[in-house]
Amino acid sequence: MPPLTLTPRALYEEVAELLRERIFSSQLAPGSWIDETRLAEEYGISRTPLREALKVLATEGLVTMKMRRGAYVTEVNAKDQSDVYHLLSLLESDAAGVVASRASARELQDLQAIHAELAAAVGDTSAFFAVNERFHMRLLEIADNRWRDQLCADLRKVMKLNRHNSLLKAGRIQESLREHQAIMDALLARDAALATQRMREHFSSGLEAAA
Amino acid sequence: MPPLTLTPRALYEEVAELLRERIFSSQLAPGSWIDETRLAEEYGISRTPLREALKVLATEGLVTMKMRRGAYVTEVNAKDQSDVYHLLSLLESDAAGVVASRASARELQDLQAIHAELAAAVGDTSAFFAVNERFHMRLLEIADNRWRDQLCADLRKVMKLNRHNSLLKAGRIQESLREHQAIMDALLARDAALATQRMREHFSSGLEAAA
DNA sequence: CACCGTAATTATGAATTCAAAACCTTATTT
DNA sequence: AAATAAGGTTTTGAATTCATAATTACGGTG
Repeated sequence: MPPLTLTPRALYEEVAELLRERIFSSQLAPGSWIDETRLAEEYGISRTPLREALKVLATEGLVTMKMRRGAYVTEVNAKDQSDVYHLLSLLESDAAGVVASRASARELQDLQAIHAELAAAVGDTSAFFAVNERFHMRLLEIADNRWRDQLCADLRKVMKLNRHNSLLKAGRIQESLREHQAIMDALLARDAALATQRMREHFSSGLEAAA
Repeated sequence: MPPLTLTPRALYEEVAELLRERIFSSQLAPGSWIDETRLAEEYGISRTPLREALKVLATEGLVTMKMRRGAYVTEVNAKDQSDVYHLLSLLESDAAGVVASRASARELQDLQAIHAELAAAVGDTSAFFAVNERFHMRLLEIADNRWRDQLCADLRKVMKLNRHNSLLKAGRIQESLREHQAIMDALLARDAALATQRMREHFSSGLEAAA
């Protein structure tokens, strides 16, 4: 029997993911200094792969490298937050339009299935959050532009830097579901402009809720 | 003469920039393997900062890391090309709308000055290219969303992977200038929707020219 | 001659080592 | 007492070293 470490990812990727989780959970708070030595020791690795991971996160915008003084968790102010949100809105709204025009019937069914799950999860906030995320991800996937997927993924990561500015407010679940329904309707009607418009409104009301 | 490098940037950043240039100039061709040892030796540095630079480029999408087999220059096919172009168009068109609504008079003057330079450079293809790039960059800058700036910069880098799919075709200089004029008019008229629309058309005709 | 298995070589990934910059503490001077 | 200079410590950035995976070269075997 071979060892079952089939190294699915490179170590530096693995570490980058661990760091992201720490950042999102505020275990590494915005503005705080990242102690390479301590973390490397904690993870039982050397500084080399850890530093590589930090450079990746820096490129993603999650950490900021200061010359000769190490890595700091990026602080995003209110403007950053809304700037990033604006871009997410722009990219995902466009994706919705693309899906409305070009998705296969099978793919729309898929989305509808996720939407049904979403409706069923209205009672369970954390489940609703998760399914909501899946819906947006699947929509992007169907829009079939891997570069946009990457951009949106990175932007969502940055959004997560502020715990309290989640993309979906707890109090908006009913409203959010209605908006999703409106988006689904536009998609099924193959109305690209309307789908784009409604996705934009969906984001827009999310922002108002956060303000 | 002593090396007057007062380390304005980190070494890995410097190296990343050198590698980008090599990739854009096809000295490192798409699909080709990147020989770490050879390059490190050539640059007179160790593999450590070079590998950090490679990870950054991988995050930008310029190179692809294959597990246990090193870094390869990313190959972008026709779909990738048009996908990236679509996103650039989306982001920059939106930026044009933002500039139309929110730029100061001073900033619009600035753009107009660059536009005048552009008109003056019609005879000199490479100058036209350079000024054109400056116009787009300045527009993004004025739109004042650093996250979009970063996204667009990265996307433009990917566009550059295919030498022969430049954002601006040599044969389109006159047409491109007219389109820029139309954009400037919309900006000066403070008509956001029109500016967005015209920037989108500008990109759209660029794509047709590339096809 | 083709094919397979094994040894040698090479390249990657990661740990370790090293130099120099930044920092912190302390002591000295005004 | 405050400011500052000196010295020691910590930490970063980068080179070097090391282990192991992958590739190549080679040689035996059918």
